[in-house]
Amino acid sequence: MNIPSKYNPAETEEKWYQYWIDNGYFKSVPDDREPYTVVIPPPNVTGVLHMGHMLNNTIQDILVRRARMQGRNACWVPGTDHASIATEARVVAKLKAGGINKSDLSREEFLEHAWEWKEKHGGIILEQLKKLGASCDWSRTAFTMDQGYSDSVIDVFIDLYRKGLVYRGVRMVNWDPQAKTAVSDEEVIYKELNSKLYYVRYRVEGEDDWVVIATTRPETILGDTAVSVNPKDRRFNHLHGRKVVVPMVNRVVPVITDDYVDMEFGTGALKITPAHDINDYEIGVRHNLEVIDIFNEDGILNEKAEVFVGMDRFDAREAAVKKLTAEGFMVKVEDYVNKVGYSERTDAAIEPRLSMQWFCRMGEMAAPALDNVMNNNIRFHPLKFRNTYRHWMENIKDWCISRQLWWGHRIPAWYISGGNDFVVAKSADEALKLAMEKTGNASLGASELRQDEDVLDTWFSSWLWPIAVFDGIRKPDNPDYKYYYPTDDLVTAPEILFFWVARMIMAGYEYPGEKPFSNVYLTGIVRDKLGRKMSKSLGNSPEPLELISKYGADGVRVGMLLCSPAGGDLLFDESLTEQGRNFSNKIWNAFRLVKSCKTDNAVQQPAHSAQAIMWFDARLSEAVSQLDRLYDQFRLSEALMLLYRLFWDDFSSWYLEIVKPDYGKPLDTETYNATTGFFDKLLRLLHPVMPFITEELWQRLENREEGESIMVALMPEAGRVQKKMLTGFSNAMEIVSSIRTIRSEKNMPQKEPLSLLVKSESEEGMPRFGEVVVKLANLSGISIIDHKPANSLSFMVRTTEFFIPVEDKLDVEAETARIKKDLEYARGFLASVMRKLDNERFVKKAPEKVVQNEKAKKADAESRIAALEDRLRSLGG
RNA sequence: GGGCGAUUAGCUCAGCUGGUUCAGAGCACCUGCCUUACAAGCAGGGGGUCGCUAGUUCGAAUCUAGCAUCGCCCA
Repeated sequence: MNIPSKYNPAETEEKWYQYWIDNGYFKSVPDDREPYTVVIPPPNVTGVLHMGHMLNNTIQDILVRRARMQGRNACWVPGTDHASIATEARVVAKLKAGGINKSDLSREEFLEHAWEWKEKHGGIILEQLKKLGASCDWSRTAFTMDQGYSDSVIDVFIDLYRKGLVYRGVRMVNWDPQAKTAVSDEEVIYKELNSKLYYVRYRVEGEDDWVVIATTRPETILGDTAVSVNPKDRRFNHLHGRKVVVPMVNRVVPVITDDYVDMEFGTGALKITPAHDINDYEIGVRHNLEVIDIFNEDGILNEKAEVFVGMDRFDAREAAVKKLTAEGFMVKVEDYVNKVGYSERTDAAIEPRLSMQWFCRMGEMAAPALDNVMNNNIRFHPLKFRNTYRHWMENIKDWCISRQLWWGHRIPAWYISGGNDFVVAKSADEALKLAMEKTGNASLGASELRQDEDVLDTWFSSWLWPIAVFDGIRKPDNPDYKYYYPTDDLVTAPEILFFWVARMIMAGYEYPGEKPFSNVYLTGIVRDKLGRKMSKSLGNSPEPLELISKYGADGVRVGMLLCSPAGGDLLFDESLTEQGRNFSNKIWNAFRLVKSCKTDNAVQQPAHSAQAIMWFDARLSEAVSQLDRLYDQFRLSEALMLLYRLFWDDFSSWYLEIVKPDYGKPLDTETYNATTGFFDKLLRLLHPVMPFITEELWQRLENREEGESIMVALMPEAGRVQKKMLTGFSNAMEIVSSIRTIRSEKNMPQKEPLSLLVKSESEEGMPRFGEVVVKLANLSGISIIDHKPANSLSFMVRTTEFFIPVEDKLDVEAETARIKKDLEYARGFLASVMRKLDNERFVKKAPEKVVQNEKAKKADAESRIAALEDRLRSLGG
């Protein structure tokens, strides 16, 4: 058989992916097997694959493929979310490039463009995932704006509204006065600014006394409705309960006390403008203060400001400084560096502004969501995120669910003209009926109802993901939902622990009344090797598809996993995927060796091969049980490392080197069969991590029937762990290594056979796996002796002495030096043991087992020392 | 400012409830090899006072406290 010496992933990957699809192996329908369900964290429909997706989906695919091979009915549901803000921004930008402003379009026209865009560009990312080997059930691909899904979202909104868990309220938002819209926190860019801190004095009402406050925004003084001090601040005790007069407008406002006030900042007295600062707003709510909004939506002062009406906010600031100075209120001005938010889109300074929004009440829903994480009904991996989660859940605030956008689920509320009254309903018809009932006006016309212009936060749809992809909101009795829900594992990034994970848990307990998943595996953030987050703007992120074509999907999967401890950030470097590719190549070449062997029934199995088979069988059993434990704990990169070493070190460097026949010689059938059997098992163990190469080689290993696949083969199960066999072999390994070291140090070529002598009282001293040692160390034989031979090099494994006669070529000086070094170490070791044993309190207080152990160590060390000293004497040293 | 977490080899990380020669792995590094499976490889080797300081203990990388540095979340 002629197999190239380099593995070429490009030739195999597409072929096998298509084969898996054609055979329907990714598809899942309910049956009587135990289900294993994963829902993908839906990427933005606008998204393209980045390194974070690669990591996240590699991990999911590993879990899904492993579960499938364990005989479970594995179902991995893919899909995307509609990403309100990001998608709308894309569409707006695209339209603008074509000379169309969003404001020129009706809502319906705009949405037509948006859908068109979605059909054309959406879901690219899912196609890219196929290149990675993702074994999703593509027939279940979901989108948060699918008809059924949208209905579920609206049903949930209505249901929560009727339960009193959704309400309208006023809240401070990031307002862009240029674009005249609210923007999300993510769209605000904070810049450090050299500005001024103005110290302004307010007269205490009815006294000849003043209180000085410090502010960076003197124009907002016009909206002040209190001055606050810290209750612990004794400097202001005399002001408690008094009132002060706001400069310029002569408004009389109370002095209040609030812990929020920082005694160190400015003068320790803080002016409170509830309409124009988020913290002031919260203080205002606590103290029931009046709210005076002095700005219009474009940042121009309105009549509530009383002065500077019609002036822009920045002009008003200058005017206010002048007026305050002229009227003697300005005490001093200091230079000051602060951070100011700017709109990502217009670069206008963000104005905190109060506006009416929809909210979802969190308190009731948070309780079970917290409890079921704390009691491990839902497990976080790594566990440390439970603390973060608890902290957030215990301080949770109501969730603002409305967005001033068009792309998304439009809020199903209808306002009745001529008032603030509204109804919440599934359709316009139903809304009209409800409105008639509510108003008692039977002649109300449809034109008198106006639907809310806003859409729901994207998270308000994706929090239903594990339920709604199985249509569990609308049809809780449908067989899919009953079979697949709750799902098993969720793999996602810690950044969205609150946005998404916590809310899915809440939705789970609110709707089915059951957890949405049992395990949450939180991946790290992919950074470059300098620790910077990978981003397009930095240009430090490799293009995932290029990586795949360069190193193979398997190589990239291995590379991602190699650097990904659970929950820790991972510092990605291309050398890791290179390591992954090299591993693929190692597997490939091991396969070449096995398949290129000729077999011959007439050849008898050599003893060393029989021994190697016994050992590797034992080693495989041990490894499988170690792997099971690592996977159970979601320690995936450790599981991979175990597989890596199992294949590379144990199988290739030891096992294959033992059974490999001399060049041109055939292999006995028994060994060949055992070896291909091991290879088969190794491939199956590797398959979840490296799906493509394992399929390719598994298909080549035996003649397979059409439609057979490793991805539906069963995972090897752990057998009994044979401890004695394993330690016996590791002693043999140590003997071989020692001989190799000696050869290397003494320049003794591997081709030249050596003889090995073992000092022992009886034949019992013959090492186990002696035939293995003979083969690997190229020995002429091993014999037992009861004395120390002359002219020999020596080494020890545990307490046994080994000798290699070298006739007259012994370098006594070097040998003496080597033994002295060993001796020094052994004496040091004995000393440390003796420190314990000589300590009366140790012997008295330590557990018996520990003391016995130290005594055994002492005996070992003493016999080693004796042997070494003896040897030294015989060398005349 | 409040909370959470980290600090172990040049780099990335293991080290579970203190106790086997417990100081480990992979990569990187050094030396020698183009030995017909693989130079994307083989064999061998060097390398760490476990952030610092105190404490608990017969015994601390592991437990406690303080300090230093870094990261994340919230404000």
